Amino acid sequence: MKACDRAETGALIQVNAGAGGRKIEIPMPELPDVEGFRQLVEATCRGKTIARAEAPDPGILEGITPVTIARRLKGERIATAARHGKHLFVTLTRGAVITMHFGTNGSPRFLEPGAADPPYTRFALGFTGGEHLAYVNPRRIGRVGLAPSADAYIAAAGLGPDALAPQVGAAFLAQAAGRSKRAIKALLMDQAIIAGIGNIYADEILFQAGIHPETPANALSTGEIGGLLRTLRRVLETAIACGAGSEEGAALLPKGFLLPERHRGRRCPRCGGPIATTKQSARTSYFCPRCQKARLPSD
DNA sequence: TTAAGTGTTGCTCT
DNA sequence: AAGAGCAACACTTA
Repeated sequence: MKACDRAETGALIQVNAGAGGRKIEIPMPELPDVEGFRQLVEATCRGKTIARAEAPDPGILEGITPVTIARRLKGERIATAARHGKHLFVTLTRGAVITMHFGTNGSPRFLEPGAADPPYTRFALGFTGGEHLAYVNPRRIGRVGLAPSADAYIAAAGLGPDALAPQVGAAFLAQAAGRSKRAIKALLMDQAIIAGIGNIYADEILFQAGIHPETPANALSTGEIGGLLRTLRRVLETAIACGAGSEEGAALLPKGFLLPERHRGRRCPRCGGPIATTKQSARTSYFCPRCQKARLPSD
């Protein structure tokens, strides 16, 4: 059975596209989605020369003014697109990088010459051939900036290693978990420890690993840590392979994923029991109380 | 109609 | 001082 032969709706929200009322679907940008964005930008923008850069909403710019970023980018050529956690880096041939974070519902769109920028375009690059790269972000939570290099930005932001980096192994995870009594879900979502996992994929990983989201990190056994790490990699890689973050929006996830059932009143794809929710500071966790048993702190 | 809900980051508070 | 809680944001649903 192929990994993606089940058509299911991925991590999506719907918003009305301006006064026209046309509904558009936007992926929630965690690691797999941003990897999809990276592939899109790499495939469409590589080698193109920037004719102009516009920031109709200066509020999304991180430490730079619209005039300055326009001046710095004009005449630059796109080299590659790189990703670290939920951040996208558009690297330029002279070495600097455009940094992008998509907040809760941003995404990049590539447009052919003559096409209008989509609604909620907060930043746009126009290329010499007339094409555009639009940074679309309805809720305006997200940032675009300019940095000397991706590594410099990552260090300054204090981000941990990318969740799929070789460095994030069982020993790494065991060390991070062993010295913290925080809920394992909070640990997985801490970008300073591991970069790339958000509320939705944290729920998916813990569901597939059979671990309750509120389990204290230091209560996990070595075996559970190993299983959690393997599940983490498999879930993220499967989501990437299934097209998370593609322009079509929906990732076509395999059967058995919690993500499409991540709504009130849905049922567990494994045991058929009701999905439960808990809340910690306005973040909702969806889980199956039968497949993910609660546990008391052990210290 | 009003209030709550959606997720991420960064700030405040303890 | 680690960890919890909330504001910002635009829009939908109850």
